[in-house]
Amino acid sequence: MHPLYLFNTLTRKKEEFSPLEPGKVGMYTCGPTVYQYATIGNMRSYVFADILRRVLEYNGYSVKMVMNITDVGHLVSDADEGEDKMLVAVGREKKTPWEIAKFYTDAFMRDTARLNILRPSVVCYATEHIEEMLEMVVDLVEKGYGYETSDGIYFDISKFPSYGQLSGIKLEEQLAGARVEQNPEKRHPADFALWKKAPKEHIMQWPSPWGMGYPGWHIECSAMSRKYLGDQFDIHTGGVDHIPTHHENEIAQSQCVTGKIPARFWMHGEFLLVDGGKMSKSLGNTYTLDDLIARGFEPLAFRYFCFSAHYRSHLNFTWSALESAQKGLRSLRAAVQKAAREGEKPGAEEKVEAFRQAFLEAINDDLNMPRAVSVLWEAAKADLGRGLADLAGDFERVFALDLLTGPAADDRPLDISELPQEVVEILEERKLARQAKDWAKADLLREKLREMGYQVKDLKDGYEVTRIPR
RNA sequence: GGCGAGAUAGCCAAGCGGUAAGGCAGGGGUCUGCAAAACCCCGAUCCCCGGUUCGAGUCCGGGUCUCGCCUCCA
Repeated sequence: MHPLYLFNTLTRKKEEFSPLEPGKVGMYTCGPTVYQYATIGNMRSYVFADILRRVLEYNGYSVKMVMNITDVGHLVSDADEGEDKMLVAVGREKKTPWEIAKFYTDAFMRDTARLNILRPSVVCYATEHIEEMLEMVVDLVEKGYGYETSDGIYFDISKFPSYGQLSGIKLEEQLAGARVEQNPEKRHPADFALWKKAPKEHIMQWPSPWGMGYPGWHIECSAMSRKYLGDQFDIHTGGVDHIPTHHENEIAQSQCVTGKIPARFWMHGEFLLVDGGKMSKSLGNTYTLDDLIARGFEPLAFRYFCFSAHYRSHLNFTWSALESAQKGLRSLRAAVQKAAREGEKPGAEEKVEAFRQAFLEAINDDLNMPRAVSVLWEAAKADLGRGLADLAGDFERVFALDLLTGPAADDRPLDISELPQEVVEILEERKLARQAKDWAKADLLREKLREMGYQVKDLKDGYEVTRIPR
């Protein structure tokens, strides 16, 4: 057996994982804010969370995975100059915030499904948990951690001395280059809103002890993780950008209510870069899964691409890198699917077991997917016969790349009946040309077929045709 | 200004003290009328300078460069 090691942001080192309750794992994943299409950068993050969940399950744990959908919040911008994304969406699409949220939630679910990301055990919506959030806010205020200003209820950071434990940031040092504080009523610049009072025109608002309003941006995760996973659970995941503010605030709120840091392990996925630089919604250099599909790539090629770097490393997205992933995935499938048609290979069992161990060691070493993938590649070249297909089937519980069923490099030859009449005619014409040794004409016709999307392979007598991938 | 990550073959990248995984691209070969596909073979001493060690991409110190976060963002 290989124990499972996971990197914990809280302690900054790899720790051997063991759950609070034997055999069971509770994990919470910070989900999307649904006001526009998710980017492939977002998707990398959810692929990471999915891998974590699958590796836990591969290790025999029963996993309860909870993910939030932020369908409220930040409707009115905090910064005077910042634009209000949800309002922009409302204006742009002539829909209500609820319709916008529904639309992009559906889009998100579709994208994750296309990436073979398993649906979390619980998907919870912020708007359906306003009560739970208010309970926490009230509790915090009663305990003296919150205070009221003219525009909302704020968390008093000075009452929580351990603030910053996750990111290692000292508040005093943060102030120098930080954004100019806009709200003079706050006692400390880093104090954050628990609840905001809503102006009349604000679309989404709910009653509270302080009048109509809406929740702050961090309270939903504290409230919902507590509701579904309890005061303390095993793992909390998110993107690295969540470390300094969102997760610090979440810990502060939760710990002040329950006395416990909500999760024991905090895990964060690094950013996806584009052409060596930052991808961000505000820079506009983002791609969606649909953009990749429009260029002819499979969604799963992106999933495979995500495996090329460790989750705590930057991964640089370029079209040629994706191209390389697409090709690699297809030929890996070709090897696996070919093996599935073969018989048992005497003596392969031992090797198969060794590869299985190497795989387990890789994934249990803080989810080292690049290494896990290379294990399968080595297995693919080890002459295992059917054993390779069995092995791949086992690894698929984590990879989920449709290795046994997805389109492969050596796609099966097409039958005449599957081809358009025009193509058949050209094929026959070319066959005659070849018999007549009219190579120039044969080559010309082959090129013509290629342009139509078909690859001809000449056999001793006759030919086979395959569809050119993409 | 503060915090952090990283620099490994053309590209994407593993490696965590014992003489550099894997993929893509490229080159050579078998096969083919030529191709395609498949299969076989081929490539780096690891940003620079010191140090520790029998031995260092791998640890320590100092540089140089790149990137991220500190502001909604995975």
